[in-house]
Amino acid sequence: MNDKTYYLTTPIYYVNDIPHIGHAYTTIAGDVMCRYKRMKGYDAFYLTGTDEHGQKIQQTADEKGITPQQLVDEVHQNFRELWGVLNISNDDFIRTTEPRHEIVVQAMFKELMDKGDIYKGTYHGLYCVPCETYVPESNVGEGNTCPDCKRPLTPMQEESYFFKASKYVEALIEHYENNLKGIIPQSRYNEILSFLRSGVRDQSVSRTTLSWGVPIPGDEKHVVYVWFDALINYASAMGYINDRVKFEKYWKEARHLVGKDIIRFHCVIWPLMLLALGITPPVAIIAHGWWTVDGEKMSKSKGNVVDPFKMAEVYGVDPFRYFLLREVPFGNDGDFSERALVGRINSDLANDLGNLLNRTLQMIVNYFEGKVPEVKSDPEITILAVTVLEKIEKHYEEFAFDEVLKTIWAFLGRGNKYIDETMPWKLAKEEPNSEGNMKLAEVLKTLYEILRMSALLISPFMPDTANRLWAQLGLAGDVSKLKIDEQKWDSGGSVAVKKAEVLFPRIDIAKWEESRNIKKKGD
RNA sequence: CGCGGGGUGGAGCAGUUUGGAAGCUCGUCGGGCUCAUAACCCGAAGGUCAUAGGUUCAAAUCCUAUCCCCGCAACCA
Repeated sequence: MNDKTYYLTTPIYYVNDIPHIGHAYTTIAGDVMCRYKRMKGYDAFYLTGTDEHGQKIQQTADEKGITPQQLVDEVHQNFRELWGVLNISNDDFIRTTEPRHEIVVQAMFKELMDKGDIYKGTYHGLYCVPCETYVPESNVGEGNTCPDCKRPLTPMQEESYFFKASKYVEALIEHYENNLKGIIPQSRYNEILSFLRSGVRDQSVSRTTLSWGVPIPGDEKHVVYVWFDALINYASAMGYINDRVKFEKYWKEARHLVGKDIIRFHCVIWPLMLLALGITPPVAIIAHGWWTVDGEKMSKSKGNVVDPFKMAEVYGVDPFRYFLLREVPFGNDGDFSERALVGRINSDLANDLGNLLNRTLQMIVNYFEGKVPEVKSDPEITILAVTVLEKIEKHYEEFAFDEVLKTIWAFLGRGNKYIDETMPWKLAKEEPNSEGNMKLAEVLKTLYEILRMSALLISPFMPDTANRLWAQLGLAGDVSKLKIDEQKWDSGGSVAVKKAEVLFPRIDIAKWEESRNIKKKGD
């Protein structure tokens, strides 16, 4: 049995939107982490899904003249398809409209009502009638107007259920004080703690203005507020009600990956709900940054929303996955541009990695008739390999994906430099069985091992590329199924390789620019 | 006085906590090499570290003031 468990979630995505680069980013990041954990011997469970209730869904369905259920049944497929295309290894996909989810929402709601932690009250607020939404105080425009449509706001009140968030704030502060890595990165931790110390209001958790939601047990004119509903997916998907064994197994290792915009829900509201229910809050909430596109904020009106389907199609799934995690430190905002993506493909993937494979295999073919020499590698590089593995593990713990990749690429860089230092083509001209000739075998074995280890290390980021690399190294099987720690350095018997096939073709920048200009004119 | 991030060679960034020879990646230029996808390796040029003042033997780093950019302010990865 495996006692090393790991549980990671993405946010569940609101289906009333087409998938864009942001959704892809979060989901790829989580996928990489879980793939790595599995290769480190963990039983890692990766969850994603869709958030399907709420007013916007109801509106959109009304506009289209279909039921909300018909709408979400259709549009949630966009996300399922994307995760297929992007090679996401999620273990489950939860939808908030599924019965297995709704029963947990209702059970939790009822439990909190019975405890008195949810009570009935009145919600007061400024309402914009045309926009059909309450406007938060801090957002009200001049002269009590709506910040969006600029029309006057109407004071309104309605019956609502409230969650006694305030009651558990002290307990949550204490929880975070005892869990300094409970929110990553540190800056977000500080932000949330200062927010908590300033106090949290009781939260309105029901609505009577719409019907598309989970009905409140015993008071069915109310439906559960969409956030309260959505957050519960992390527990409902793990069988909180109907599979306690599974829930107990994974929940103690729960971690949530989120965008910086939704940290309050995940770092404050959700843990408060859990504390009220007597459940331990997640081990960590990890917040990442936002993407801009060519330096501008991504928005539908600007028409610069990046379509991940298209990026994967044009540039390949693996380069796209690589780029997103390499380009920007996790937690920071980053800028997406196709130019930068092309730059990474050429310099990192084609030159550093692809070309190292080419040079190495060609020399093994030339000097050893394609048979990988069965000797020990250069001790200096062997030692380096150990430190590389250690560094990578540390970076993963901090979700520093860019550092993981930098570490792997520094290792590849060492390989390229090693060739120039040792000059195998000169060694090859020396007498058979001379010292230089012996060294040649060691050099090529060393390069081969660098590539073999790199295949393992890049597999979480580029599963398909890792397999192609592996196959070219004359090895069989799916790299992602292997355990990093079982693949010993210098292990392996006689292996035969052939002349390399190009792993990543270089993109000719001049031609690339030309084709873009043509495309622009055509638009 | 709402909160926060940031302004460092052509581009993108690190370094600022704990002052002490200005660093990385890409690009440019020169050289080397020839195993390789004109790739790889070495070297060079290029910065008054936003501005002004201050503290100090010494400031990108500390203090004060100013200018500029970008977010957030409980819908949104």
